[in-house]
Amino acid sequence: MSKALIIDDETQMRRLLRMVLETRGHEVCEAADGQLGLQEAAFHRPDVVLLDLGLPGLSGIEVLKRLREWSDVPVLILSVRDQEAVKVEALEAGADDYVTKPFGTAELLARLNVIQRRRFTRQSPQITAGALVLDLLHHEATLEDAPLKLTPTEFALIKVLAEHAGRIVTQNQIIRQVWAGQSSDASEGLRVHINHLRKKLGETGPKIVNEPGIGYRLEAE
Amino acid sequence: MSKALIIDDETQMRRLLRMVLETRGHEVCEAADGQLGLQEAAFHRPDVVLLDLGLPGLSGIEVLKRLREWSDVPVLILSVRDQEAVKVEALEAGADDYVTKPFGTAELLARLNVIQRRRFTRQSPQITAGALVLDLLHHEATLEDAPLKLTPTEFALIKVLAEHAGRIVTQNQIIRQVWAGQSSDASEGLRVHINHLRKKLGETGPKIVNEPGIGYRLEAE
DNA sequence: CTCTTGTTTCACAGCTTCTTAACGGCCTAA
DNA sequence: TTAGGCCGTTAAGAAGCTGTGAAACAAGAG
Repeated sequence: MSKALIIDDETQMRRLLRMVLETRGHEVCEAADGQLGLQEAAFHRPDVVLLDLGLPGLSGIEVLKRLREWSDVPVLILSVRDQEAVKVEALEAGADDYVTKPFGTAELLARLNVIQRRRFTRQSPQITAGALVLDLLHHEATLEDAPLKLTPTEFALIKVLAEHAGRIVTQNQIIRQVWAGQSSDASEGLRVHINHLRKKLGETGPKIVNEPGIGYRLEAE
Repeated sequence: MSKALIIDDETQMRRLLRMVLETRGHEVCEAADGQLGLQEAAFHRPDVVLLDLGLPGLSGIEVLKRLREWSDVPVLILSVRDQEAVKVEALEAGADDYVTKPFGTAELLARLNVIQRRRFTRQSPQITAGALVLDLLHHEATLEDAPLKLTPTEFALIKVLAEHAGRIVTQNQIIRQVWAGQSSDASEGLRVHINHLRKKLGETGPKIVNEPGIGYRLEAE
């Protein structure tokens, strides 16, 4: 469940927002001024922040800037009226979007969807096979969220298998992709690397099953 | 007004993109292949580039690489589905983000916003990794609040590592960011600078760990 | 010019990873 | 049963990569 943080000094507005957000399935926490808001953000690590610009004490802009020093959490600005200058300032300071009070709940939800999805989809390319996740950009593998250390060859190998998870991959296909451009006869070494991989994947990971005479298949649940 | 450059061989796609971008207030120029795209980029100096990966002639990757030799303009990749490997290659070559065809205009605009704003506002003035603090504004580093003297190359290097603290950074990624635009083979010198950094970070600082055959990872507690 | 500072190159030891080879088990077909 | 193919496993040498020190090289300041 995702957490939302509301930073607004009006009790009524906080109540309204809380209602809307809880209906949407968010866990909600509130703060009545900027200082408290930053503390809450640091403590609760929300997945989205709704920030009123017209705060007593620390201004909304100031809160946003300080927040952005250490966090990339999506921030939706709530501004009172069409104050173009302030809105621009907020967007430049790293806000993700804004709504102008008064607003409809439909609009609010729509914008929340957009900014949250944006963050969500900005992940690096990944391949998933059961409990195993391959991060292709960072060359990292995790098994049940625990880092798994793979050598370059092993990574390339499991990548080919995971790309076609559930289907047979021919030995030739594997060799072509893992040992691309190399002339050595790798069909011998393939067995060894498969063996290493199976050991590292252990019981919890997806199973590499052999299809005699043809190739291998990665079996995820 | 910001200028956008579209590099795509499909007329229809160019037309769609132009419409979207002009609605957003961009000045738009187009190119139907990579060679033309590079010329347009050099001539018009766009503020954002939309680059199709599947180009005739010069591949999209190739275009990106050549572009990155002299320009830091934000590049959004347009790729068709199921080209994970190519996407990774593109991101490693310096692309800022990608969208997979077919895509919604909302998503496209969202990503454009992100990558364009990131150039200006994304960088926080400080990066911290354990006891190490990098002040990007003043180009100063402190270790346990004590000033740490770093050469420019060392600073750039630790910055790249610290920005992705805890994650692997490929040797290519490092070299591209630290020795941007230089042709010399820096893969030799990288080892030396890593060595220097490790000495300066000593026992108290974050550890730079090597992932053999892949790259390095900064380990903060 | 000389000195200083920073960068790159080189060589080599030590370590990790890859390849190769060997062997035994399982299955199938004769 | 026996022979032959294919696979899993292990071990050891080969190949490649990394850490380190020193020296050459480049650039700027005094």
